Amino acid sequence: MPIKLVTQAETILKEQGGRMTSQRKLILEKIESMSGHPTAEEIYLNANQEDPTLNLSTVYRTLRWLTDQSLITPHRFDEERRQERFDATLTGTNKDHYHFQCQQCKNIIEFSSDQMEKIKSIFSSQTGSEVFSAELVFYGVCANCRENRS
Amino acid sequence: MPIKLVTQAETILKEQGGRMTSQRKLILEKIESMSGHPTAEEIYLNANQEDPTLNLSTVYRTLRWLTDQSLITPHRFDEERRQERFDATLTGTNKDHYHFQCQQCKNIIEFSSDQMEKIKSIFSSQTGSEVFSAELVFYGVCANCRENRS
DNA sequence: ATATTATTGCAAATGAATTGCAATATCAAT
DNA sequence: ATTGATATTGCAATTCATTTGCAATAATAT
Ligand SMILES: [Mn+2]
Ligand SMILES: [Mn+2]
Ligand SMILES: [Zn+2]
Ligand SMILES: [Zn+2]
Repeated sequence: MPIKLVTQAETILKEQGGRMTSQRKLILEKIESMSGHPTAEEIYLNANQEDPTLNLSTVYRTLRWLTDQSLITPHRFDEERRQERFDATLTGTNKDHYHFQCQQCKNIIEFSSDQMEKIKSIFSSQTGSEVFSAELVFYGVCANCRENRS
Repeated sequence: MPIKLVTQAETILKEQGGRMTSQRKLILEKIESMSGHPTAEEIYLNANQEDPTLNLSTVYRTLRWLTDQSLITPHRFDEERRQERFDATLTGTNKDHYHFQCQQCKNIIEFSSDQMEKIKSIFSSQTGSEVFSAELVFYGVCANCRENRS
């Protein structure tokens, strides 16, 4: 059971002299409960049902703050490369994972890989750079779409 | 010596009943000659010096077309994740490569990796999906910036 | 309770990329 | 070479996601 987002946020807010508001709490809960990789709009639509006065820019501001605090990770997947999608699951087992997107059904599959460490260390020793994070996205056709296709 | 972009483009255009224009030719030459991963704006600025009547939207249209034809690849790197940057080097030796971006100087280092194939095949056999392309970006600090830092 | 000020809602702004349209240029057919 | 059909351009306007300025509001320390 990973630490809840609200708790992590509260800790950071205290350090920064920030304030926990009802809007933030709501948004954080939604991010945690929503599966997949929702967009700002999707989070807004969902949270707005509970608090109809909640504004879209508050959602954007909160997402930006969470990103800056490394509590969530933004992604841009292929076709919808205009909108950012957010990864809420950055604690515990779901840390450090990569993505596959099916070009047909747009579904995303998450996976992890031990080999990644090796690629990193080879690159590091070859160039003398230090690698902090890695983003890997595969594009292709998922098992489902391979079957149901002409 | 890889096949020139203009040549590849002409072949495809012929198939499609498209036309090779002076603007396209100019843009293609620029993409090929420019190092790094230029933005649409940068390509425009460069090409516009040679043909002052060239319009930015023509550059955008050409880049979109080239992307659709898989003659170039769009990337979005970290901080400037708003603008697309384009990889002209998709033929010959520069095919299938990955990127590292230094978070300090924003420089990009290209690299390739044999391990990647393994990650792909493991993922494929585990999920039954077929992987067509892979995008990997490392973020960190380059050798230069590691030295010159406090 | 009160004062301080971080945060919100709202509306307007931004900025990259796309699009409609009339004018123009390409290219195949003559 | 001339012609005609139409693909492509320049231009201006538009879209769409995201950001921002500001006055009103609400959270926290005292
Ligand atoms: Mn994920
Ligand atoms: Mn590259
Ligand atoms: Zn699929
Ligand atoms: Zn650097």
